[in-house]
Amino acid sequence: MGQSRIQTEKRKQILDAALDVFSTSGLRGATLEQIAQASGLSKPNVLYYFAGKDAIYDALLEGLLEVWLVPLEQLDAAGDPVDEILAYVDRKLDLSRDFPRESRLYANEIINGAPQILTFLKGELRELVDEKAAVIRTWADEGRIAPVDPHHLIMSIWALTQHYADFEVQVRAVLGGADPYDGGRRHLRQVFDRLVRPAD
Amino acid sequence: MGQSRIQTEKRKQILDAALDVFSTSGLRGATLEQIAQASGLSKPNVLYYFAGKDAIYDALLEGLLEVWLVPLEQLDAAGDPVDEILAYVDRKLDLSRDFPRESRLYANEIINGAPQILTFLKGELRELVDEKAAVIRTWADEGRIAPVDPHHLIMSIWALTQHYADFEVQVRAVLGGADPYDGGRRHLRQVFDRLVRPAD
DNA sequence: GCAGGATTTGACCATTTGGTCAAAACCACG
DNA sequence: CGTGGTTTTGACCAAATGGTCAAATCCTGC
Repeated sequence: MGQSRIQTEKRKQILDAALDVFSTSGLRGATLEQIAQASGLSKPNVLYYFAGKDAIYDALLEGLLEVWLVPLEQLDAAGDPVDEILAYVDRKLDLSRDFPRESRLYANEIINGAPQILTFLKGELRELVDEKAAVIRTWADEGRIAPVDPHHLIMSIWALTQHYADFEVQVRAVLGGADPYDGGRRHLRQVFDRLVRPAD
Repeated sequence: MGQSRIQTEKRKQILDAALDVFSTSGLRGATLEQIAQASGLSKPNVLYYFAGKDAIYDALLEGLLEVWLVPLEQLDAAGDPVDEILAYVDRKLDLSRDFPRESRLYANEIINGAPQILTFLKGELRELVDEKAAVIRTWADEGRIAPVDPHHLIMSIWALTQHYADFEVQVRAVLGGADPYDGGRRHLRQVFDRLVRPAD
């Protein structure tokens, strides 16, 4: 199973190029030729490293899903509720800022009906969300955060943070020159602070 | 310019079918054959009504953009600030619920870099947003709503409401059986009420 | 009912696309 | 070196795709 240095190198090269292409064109809209060109390899050479277009796409998705759940997993039931939620928002926004292509790849997949990852959504994702939603519900029941629907809260965080990556071109068009993530972070902290901080 | 009844009928038929296909596959991912089949017409017959695949796509986008700005346009500087904002959220969520395919078509276009509507984004859209942002800023300055960044507020409303349409398959996977729009509406009202209602 | 325009279709075409394959080039190692 | 496996490539292929076109069918107004 030992991969030669050149193999790991070229594989990474291809995946990076494919991420560019898939994230803006989707699975069906992307062409092998585009990927080959973007990675600086010939088409047959790309196919020497991957079984086909779908295999590249699958490899990207698989790598992505591994990272995707991490920020939510880190939500700590033992921490301070408001801090934990705001820190989760921050982590998720970091992900949007640092990996916008991955976010758009994921968005594309979901919008197109999630053909490749439906089992992930109904399995791993849902289980993790249910688990963390229970934590949040407990916080709310104990009065440590304001009452809120935990599932919709989590989805709100997804929607708002991922928006800055997925709709980046629109965000920039609307904001003019201002840095989206700068103002965005301030705004999102405000949104969720006001939403969950208990009134007392 | 008078269109025969059969022409308007078939055109609508094609556009409806194309909306299905484009909204889940994007421009490049969709095929004329799919559109033809979905509309119950033959491929050449589809091309009798539209100049080509791109023309169908453009027609859809054009019709969409006409509707897209309406909810924000209705935001009334003379109304009660909190009510106006919450009513805007409601209208936008209605749009997601009633026209999810249109929302996904738009999302697809934006994610893919908005090649067809970049001028719309930087023109009409931005102007309208700036105009309404000014209204909101005034409300905030007068203390009639809590201080908030108006541009990011408006984008938040987009992100959260459109999420229920664009990511519908994920929303349903995470929520299990519960109706997304039912709980979603309650949640979004809460989010924006707490965000903008002045403390006083 | 029928002439003439509107509509529909089957056959066809050029290009693009995912993929194959055998040969060539390359590279590590004895 | 040189040899055996690895990597790369040009030529090629079958299927899919966007689109054309002339002929056939349909529909409407007289």
